[in-house]
Amino acid sequence: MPRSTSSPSPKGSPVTLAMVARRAGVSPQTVSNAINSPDLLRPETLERVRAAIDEMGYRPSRAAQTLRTRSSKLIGYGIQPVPGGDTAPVMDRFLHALSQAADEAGYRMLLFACPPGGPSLEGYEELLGQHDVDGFVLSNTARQDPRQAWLAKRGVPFVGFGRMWSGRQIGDWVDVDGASGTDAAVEHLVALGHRRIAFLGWPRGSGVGDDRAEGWQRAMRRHGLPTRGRRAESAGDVEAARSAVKPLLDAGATAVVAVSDTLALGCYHALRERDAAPGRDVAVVGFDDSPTAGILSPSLSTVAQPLEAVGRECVRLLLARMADPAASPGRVLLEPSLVVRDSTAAPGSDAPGP
Amino acid sequence: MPRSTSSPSPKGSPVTLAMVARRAGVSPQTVSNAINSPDLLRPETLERVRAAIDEMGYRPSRAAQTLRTRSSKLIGYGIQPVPGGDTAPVMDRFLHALSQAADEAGYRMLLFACPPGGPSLEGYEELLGQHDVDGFVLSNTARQDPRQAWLAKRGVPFVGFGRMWSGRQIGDWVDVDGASGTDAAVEHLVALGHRRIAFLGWPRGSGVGDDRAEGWQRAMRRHGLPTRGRRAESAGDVEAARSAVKPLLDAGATAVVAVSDTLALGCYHALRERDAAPGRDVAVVGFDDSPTAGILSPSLSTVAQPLEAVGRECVRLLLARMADPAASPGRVLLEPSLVVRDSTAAPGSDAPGP
DNA sequence: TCTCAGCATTAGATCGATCCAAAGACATTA
DNA sequence: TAATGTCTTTGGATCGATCTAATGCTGAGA
Repeated sequence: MPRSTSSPSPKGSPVTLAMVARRAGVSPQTVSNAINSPDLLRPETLERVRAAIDEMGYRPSRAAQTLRTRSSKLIGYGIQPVPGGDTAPVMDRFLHALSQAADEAGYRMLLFACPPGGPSLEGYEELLGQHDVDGFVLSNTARQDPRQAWLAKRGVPFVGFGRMWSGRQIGDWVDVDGASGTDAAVEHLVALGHRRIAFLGWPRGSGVGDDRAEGWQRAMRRHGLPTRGRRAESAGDVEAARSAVKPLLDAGATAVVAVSDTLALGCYHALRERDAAPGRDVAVVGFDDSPTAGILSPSLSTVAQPLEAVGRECVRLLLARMADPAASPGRVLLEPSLVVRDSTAAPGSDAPGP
Repeated sequence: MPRSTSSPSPKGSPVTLAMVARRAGVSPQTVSNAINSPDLLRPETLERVRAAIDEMGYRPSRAAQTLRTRSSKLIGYGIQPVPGGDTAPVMDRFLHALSQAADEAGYRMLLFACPPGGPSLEGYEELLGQHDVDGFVLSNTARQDPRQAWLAKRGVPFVGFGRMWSGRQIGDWVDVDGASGTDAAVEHLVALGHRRIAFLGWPRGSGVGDDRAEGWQRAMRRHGLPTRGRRAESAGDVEAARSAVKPLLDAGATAVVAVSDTLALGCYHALRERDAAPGRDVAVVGFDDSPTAGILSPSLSTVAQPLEAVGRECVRLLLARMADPAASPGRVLLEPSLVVRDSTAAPGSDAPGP
């Protein structure tokens, strides 16, 4: 007879380990062993217990396990209030990836709402004390982020999505190599024949922004292309980007690499203002592959972060850290990928044209 | 002396109720009462216990409480894999709102990853059995959604974000009055002088889409405006929308109300194709207030869902249901709000112009 | 003086699983 | 035969809180 997967009683699942034990004619401890150390049981006993387990639809109570083992199999995640449209338009994808990776490892994500304003410690202490959370995933890590040091000090496992940008590195992290992304963007543009490639970035001082600028710069240098006068800075909103990019266009840039899709969109506006079209007259590359990028017209080439992989790696590093608190720090830098769309369709002005 | 908020021992918080009791010179039960039924204690005892509690930084262990009270104070939420950019570009806002509302009520959100493809039951049973989740919030409810009936059958409290669109209503829900949103959009356009107002919707059969279409239709009728030949249908992607809207424009529509921002963007493309500009030549209204809407040029007028309020109401209804499983169903329909931007800036063609 | 409310507090069992140590079964060896 | 060892299985305590029921205490009324 195939193993029955009969559903548990309609009214919740008050099936306890003891009940399974009675049914299988063994002691509770044996049932526990059947689940946690099957190799301790004689094969026939194991089979009998397993049969009882799924005939009764037994599921161990996490609360009881947590109480006894002091491990909740929960991973805390502080969800930030949605910022002004700029950073993290893709956090739900990341969250899904995290959840999935955690589920597959037998863990679950426990959410709590972070207060607005920069990253703070609020909430973390409570989750630790009340829920015995096994670890945390941090996102939107920032300069002067107090969380890593605070968690490290009390020996709580955590992984940051984002490396430390100031001071020494603390703890484990997973990050996306922004420099590599903009570097690839420049490569792509150079291959299309562009030489006057500008960079539209955030004001210096943000780790992420500086990293992405760096990639542009090194690729330019590698190709012997000048960067002077080809870089502008702008705050995170479209309007600021639009005016910030003008000098670059005036200086004859044939391509713009932007530090974010939002800023790339600012380029779109600036171009349209002077009756030029992205992709046809000036190539534009964004960063993040936000939902907007794919539906713009012309669609925006952009650097996509491998969020699913980031989620998986976060969970992997976190589990490793829990297994061995003294292990050397795990740091994973993932490669983003360039998504080529219409905004970089046309060849650069120096390219041989028909 | 002000109540001390000294931090707990740096190494986690192994402070138990019994330790607090010893320190305060009372029995464990009295400490428990101090927290859960303070009115049972003599004021001076209460004060003494409270002092001990926060001197020691005591936090009750959720695991132990869950085990004893069979209530985990957890709310389950199945997070869907990010769909093709169309539905739910705003789910992270909703999640934050949920988390915040839950936190304030002493609950937390427990995430699990839903498998791709329509809503299924996978995951719900496991959370129930293992974690004793107190209830669920469902989102992306769909026609033929099996979850409501399944949960209702086993007496599990839940709230849907989205009413039932087929069959009879089951359980509690919170929803946004889509019809009211499109109705308001039409009102706004009529006030600007528009009379040939078209609707670009999804294929009939989706509850949400039909609801939004209904609002347009009733507002048109109220103003004695014809709707024949002013309605087109399109799948959820921009390309499909672009071609679907053409006949409407050919028929002389001066304004288009779209069922989503994505479809509205399709209008943008179609207009640009014929050298017309949204807002100047043809007014366009979207739905959802996605991040894209605000950064387009011209910025897109759109109907915004009150996601924070939806989150709050979801939690409120859920708590009410837990408190009284037999209470009559709670159903809350919230009003969306029209966000007027540049795409509806110019007066309609029939308006008296300068 | 004794009983009997009424109040504040306490004792002990309990939720469901896992830890530890010890007991039983069985074959092997002195 | 008794002692030794291996391999399974079991008993009882335990995690930290809350439940029920019972206790000690006080003062009012008989």
